[in-house]
Amino acid sequence: MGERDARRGRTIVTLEDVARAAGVHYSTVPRALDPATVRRVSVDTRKLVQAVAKKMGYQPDMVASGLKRGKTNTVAVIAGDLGNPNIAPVLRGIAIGLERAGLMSLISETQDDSARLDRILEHLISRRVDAIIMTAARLRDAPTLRRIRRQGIPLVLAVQNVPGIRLPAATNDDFLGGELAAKHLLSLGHRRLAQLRGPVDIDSCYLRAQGFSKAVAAAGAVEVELRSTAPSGSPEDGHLMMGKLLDRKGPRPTGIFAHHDLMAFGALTAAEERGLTSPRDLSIVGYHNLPHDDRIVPPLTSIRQPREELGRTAAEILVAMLKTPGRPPALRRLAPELVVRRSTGPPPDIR
Amino acid sequence: MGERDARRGRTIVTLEDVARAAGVHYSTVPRALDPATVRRVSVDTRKLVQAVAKKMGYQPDMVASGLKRGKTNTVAVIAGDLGNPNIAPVLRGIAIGLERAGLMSLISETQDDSARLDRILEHLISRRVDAIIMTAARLRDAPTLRRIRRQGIPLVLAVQNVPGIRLPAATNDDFLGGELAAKHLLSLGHRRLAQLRGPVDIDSCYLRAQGFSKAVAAAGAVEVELRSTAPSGSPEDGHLMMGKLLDRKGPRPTGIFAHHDLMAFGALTAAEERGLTSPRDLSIVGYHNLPHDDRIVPPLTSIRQPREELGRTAAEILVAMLKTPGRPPALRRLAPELVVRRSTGPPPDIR
DNA sequence: TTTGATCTGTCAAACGTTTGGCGAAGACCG
DNA sequence: CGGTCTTCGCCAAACGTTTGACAGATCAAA
Repeated sequence: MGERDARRGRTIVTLEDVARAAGVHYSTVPRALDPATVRRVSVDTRKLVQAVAKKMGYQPDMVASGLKRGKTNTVAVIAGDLGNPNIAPVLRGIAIGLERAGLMSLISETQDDSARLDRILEHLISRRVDAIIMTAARLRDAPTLRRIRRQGIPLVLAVQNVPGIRLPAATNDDFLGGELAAKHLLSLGHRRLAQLRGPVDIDSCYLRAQGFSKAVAAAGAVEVELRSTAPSGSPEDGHLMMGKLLDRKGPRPTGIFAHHDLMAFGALTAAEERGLTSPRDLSIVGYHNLPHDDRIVPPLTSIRQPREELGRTAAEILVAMLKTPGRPPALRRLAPELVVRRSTGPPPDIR
Repeated sequence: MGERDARRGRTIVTLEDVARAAGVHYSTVPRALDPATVRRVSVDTRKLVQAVAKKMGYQPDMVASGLKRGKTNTVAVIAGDLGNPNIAPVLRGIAIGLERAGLMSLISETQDDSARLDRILEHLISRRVDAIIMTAARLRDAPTLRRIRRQGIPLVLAVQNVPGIRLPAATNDDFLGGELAAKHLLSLGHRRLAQLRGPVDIDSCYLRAQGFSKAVAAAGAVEVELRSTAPSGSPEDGHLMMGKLLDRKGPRPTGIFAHHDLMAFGALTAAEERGLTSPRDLSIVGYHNLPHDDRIVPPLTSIRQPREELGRTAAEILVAMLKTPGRPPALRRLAPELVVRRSTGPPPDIR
């Protein structure tokens, strides 16, 4: 039982092995095993074949099947940086959503490197993945995304949308997120607000900024604008930007919205260095609700995205596309939530 | 140029398309493109074919190639939990190491669920991956690992070794790590030490404990033993265990070694709750050097593993196995390093 | 008993690539 | 100029699966 594959010394059981052992023609085997075509074969044969296949440990060769059927039941999931703690739950959600449809996710990491992204895509396409889910796409990736779509490969964005190019996407509602941050600070009584913006080539940050500014303006409060040069969203950025904000002349803002928790961490450090403590002297709201938010001092008020659900939603959109192609691209925005901790409070009294 | 694949509406260029366009036989094309066989074809033809292939955007179909050659140039990388911040650099190291050998890594996540692991493996084998790298294997996975090996699929462990089953592995030298922790505390003057052990079904934790205990005994110091019930390595575990340790009668230990930074975090909280502060009243050493170690109060002394190098090493072992099969399994232990921060210092004076 | 319908199982042709072997053509040598 | 050797393109047979077409058998109805 089982042929010895000379090339790699691996034990492989083929259709023919099973057929021979069961005493049927080899084309009967797949029909007996696939529930969709099982009606073509009599109950007796089916049971026999199934038993023999199981006993011999037959596993259909997806490579051969993929060649014949032109699909591999595999979906490529592309992540920018697996070290980002936000990404794991999203990947998990995607995996769960895909598994329900009998698809498997094949994860790869671009390390936020466009050249690597291109290499990976080439590899994946040549491996004939059925579709691609791209998490954390940057604006600059738009040409690449367009190219994929032109090749006719179903593509869904997760977490980050890329505007201008009409692609199906599952994202967090960042505009709402910005509003939530602003309204929370405003409701505490803050009247001078500012934001530490994230990378400009990320659509989410643009939307957060919009949502925040709009809510501030609607309340008739003041937003202190901060010119910044290409932030990357790191703690160092937050430190630098907060420093600039505090060192400028004029009354300082008391309510800060950082587009990323990591920036908020850096910002807190910058404030401490100037003898200011949170939440007494200033309140700060982060974004992403990182697992460590409640372990720092003070625990950080932040905004939580439904991460696993985002992944699941992206998978669902994709599965629907595969089932009925040619529908208009779905864009689903899931609502984030404010998580209040200790880094926000009423503003200091103005003397 | 390019056939329209009816099944999926995808533009696919085959060997035959290229051959037709270049006016050569279709079997000449792969020879002209593969550097290994390029000598079989004249310079002119080669250049022509290469130019045409490039212009038409020909990408060899790895599925067909895989079927014919019996290998897919793909290595499955299995991770337990992608949310674990330790794992990302390891995966990156693996990817880099594999890429050098022209292999691609296909990452999947078991979510620390044995049933899921089995399902994933079945899928991967049926997809004919060339080899498997398993990170974070548990002792309980031994039967599964044996089964894979029996099937003749090259298998390398990374990060976690599974003793008893002789498999190639790249791990951190945990015994040395335990020693480092002990020697650091001893050199500060601590004479009563204790450890908060990690999960018992992880070999690393066993080795850490051994290394620590041996160094403590060698120095003639006292190790306070702590019975604990199946810890998982979480902050809650650390909190609980530290609580037990501090609430017991008799002189309390002043130097603590937690097998995981997360446990150390919990342990610090437990100490604070009892009015003890670190490093004044007690010193604590963690393990893993998490990115947040220097953001907590006090910044945590910890032990750093060469994570990316671990991944690269695992990939190198695997590549060597694929090149020359049938060699005895390599086991490489990389040395960890002590990172001293603020959570360790001299013990309080004994009154 | 004949006719047609239905059910089972077999056959064979793909899917796109790889690769050993064959033979034609040209190069080189005596 | 004949013989030998090399070079280079072509041929065809796989790899393991899927699947439309078909043939033989069984059965019911007339």
